[in-house]
Amino acid sequence: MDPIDKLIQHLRKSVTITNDEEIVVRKCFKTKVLKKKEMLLFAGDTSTHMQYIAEGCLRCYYMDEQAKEHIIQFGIEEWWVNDLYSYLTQTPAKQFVQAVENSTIVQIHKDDLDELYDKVPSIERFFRFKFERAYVALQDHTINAMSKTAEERYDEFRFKYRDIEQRVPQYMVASYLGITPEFLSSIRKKID
Amino acid sequence: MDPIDKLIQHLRKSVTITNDEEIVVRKCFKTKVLKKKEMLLFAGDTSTHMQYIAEGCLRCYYMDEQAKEHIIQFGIEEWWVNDLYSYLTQTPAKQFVQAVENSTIVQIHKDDLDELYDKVPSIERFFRFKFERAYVALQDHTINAMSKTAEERYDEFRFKYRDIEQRVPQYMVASYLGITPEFLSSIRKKID
DNA sequence: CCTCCTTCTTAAGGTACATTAAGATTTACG
DNA sequence: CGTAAATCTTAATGTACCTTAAGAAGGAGG
Repeated sequence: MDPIDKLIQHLRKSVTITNDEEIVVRKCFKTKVLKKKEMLLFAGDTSTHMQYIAEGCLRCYYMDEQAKEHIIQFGIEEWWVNDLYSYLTQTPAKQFVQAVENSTIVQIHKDDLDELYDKVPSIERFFRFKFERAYVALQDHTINAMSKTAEERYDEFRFKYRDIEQRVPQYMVASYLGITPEFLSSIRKKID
Repeated sequence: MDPIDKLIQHLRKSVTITNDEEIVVRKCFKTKVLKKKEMLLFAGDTSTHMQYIAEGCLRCYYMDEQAKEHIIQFGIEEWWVNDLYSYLTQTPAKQFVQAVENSTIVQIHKDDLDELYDKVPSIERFFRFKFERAYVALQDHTINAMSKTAEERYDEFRFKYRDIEQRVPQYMVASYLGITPEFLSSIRKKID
């Protein structure tokens, strides 16, 4: 299925878009193909686009002072990925965004989106919803990280993101859970 | 200064509001006075209002299975406090919201705000900004919690929220930092 | 089919933080 | 002003998770 058709369908699940508006919206978005391991955003650069995953799997991560990667978010089909922080504040990104599999995304430039907010009010509403839900998901993640043990978090991850677990290497799961691969390995051993 | 005047001034820092719109907006907000320790929201209830702090200090926290409190956010004058999660999803709150000092807040009911989004587009924009920034602040907090030691987080807290540190007891700071009061005490000893 | 590179596991030793318990200090209020 | 409640500190012991290092297993390209 055409990536942009997919996007339009996705938007219409949350808000109403007339056929005239659809034409305006379509013009603003561009398709982009990414190879496995290709970078979509480097830390230090400023994020200029919002992007919707039509196909594939990406990850957002940042590196701490000891050059260790910490994964903040995975994204698969129908998710939006970005360093929202950088995009929203227009400051240099702290995160990298990288394709974990060959992927196809649909992008809109911030300038175009800001104009589109004025032209198509449903789009402003859609992104208000989007940021609300991003907040909710992040808060869930934060509370979990603060109050649960690594084992509990792993159980929950497997329950909630069964489909993602199948598609990414274990050391990335460990990184997302905030533990070392060694410790994840020992948790898995304990569970059997 | 009148709490609602203060709110209008606050809104005008981010968006443009005509005098006609101001009248509509004013009608939707109500002032509420809280005594120290008074609860604004209980976990289990669903959050029905957005609230702006005109005066005072509040905290949002949740309780884990062992009935321990974890503070997620403080709020002082000109901040908005809420269990956004509950408000946005209209599900029972996981957080409590409580006054740390005698406080005055300005509230709007969700039904009124949803109507106001249609009547005054600047308000929809204001809250899009609000949720964007809420996301950004939460992500900052999350990255800090994941990648820094308690001592580093404490230093940063003192630097960033000097005014809050003066106004809340130390065990609440510990709770916000995700450590025990005993451990915070030992950090403070080390610093002198 | 072999080799290299990526990923996963095991185990020993270490550290940041929690827990418990007690006492010291400050604050609130009758 | 005095007493109780709230808050802060000290110190001993305990544990979840990290670090390092090595080797095993799996996968992909030549």
